[in-house]
Amino acid sequence: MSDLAAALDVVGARWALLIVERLLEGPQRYGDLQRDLGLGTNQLATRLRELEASGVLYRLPLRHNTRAYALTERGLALREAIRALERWAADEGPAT
Amino acid sequence: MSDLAAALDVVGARWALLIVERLLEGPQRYGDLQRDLGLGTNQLATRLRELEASGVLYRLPLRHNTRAYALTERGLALREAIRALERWAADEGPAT
DNA sequence: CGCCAATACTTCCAAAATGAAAGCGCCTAG
DNA sequence: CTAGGCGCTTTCATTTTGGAAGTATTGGCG
Repeated sequence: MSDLAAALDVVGARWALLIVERLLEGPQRYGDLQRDLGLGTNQLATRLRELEASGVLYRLPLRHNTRAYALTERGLALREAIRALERWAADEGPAT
Repeated sequence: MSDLAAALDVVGARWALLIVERLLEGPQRYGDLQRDLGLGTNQLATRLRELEASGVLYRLPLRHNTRAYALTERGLALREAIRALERWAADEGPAT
């Protein structure tokens, strides 16, 4: 399996990179992620479980019965890839 | 919609980036892509249609009833993002 | 303590995407 | 004019995605 295929196995699922992008701005709570991203709560739960299992993020307990989700080092390392995709998408409007 | 979401709209579908990665090595024919990537022929056809429609690749007629698929400039510009993802996936084995 | 609201999920079901297999049309070599 | 390679399309089962509603835990408040 190529490196690219391995990467997509972890963050290739729908919403996965968008969740990571949001967490690049700092830890977020479940409800905030759901409202900001606009995905179904079941899918958010599934993605968070998968991303936690693959070491991209971790649960950070807060007071009350709330917790936040934060990126691990491995998750933070996705910043470059995300920026590259953003730059690619932004490189279209002006010249075309 | 964020830039990242826009990028994923185009290359976020399953197999899309893997097809582009393969084409970074040069134009490929339908059958070669299918055998090398190991995806179903219907999905390859669908992805190629979508990627052509979004200006990532184009059909290059060859003799016989064969054609090749090649990246446009926009498709070639994905190289950086793909490399970033590959680097991310490769940055795990040694230290962890 | 009993009730209420907030938060974090889980469950259920329909719709859409994915995957494997088989079929179709075109072309060209024999 | 038949046979085989090539580029798809079609069909159908399985998986994934999406939306809505339900459950569980916690803490605040009277």
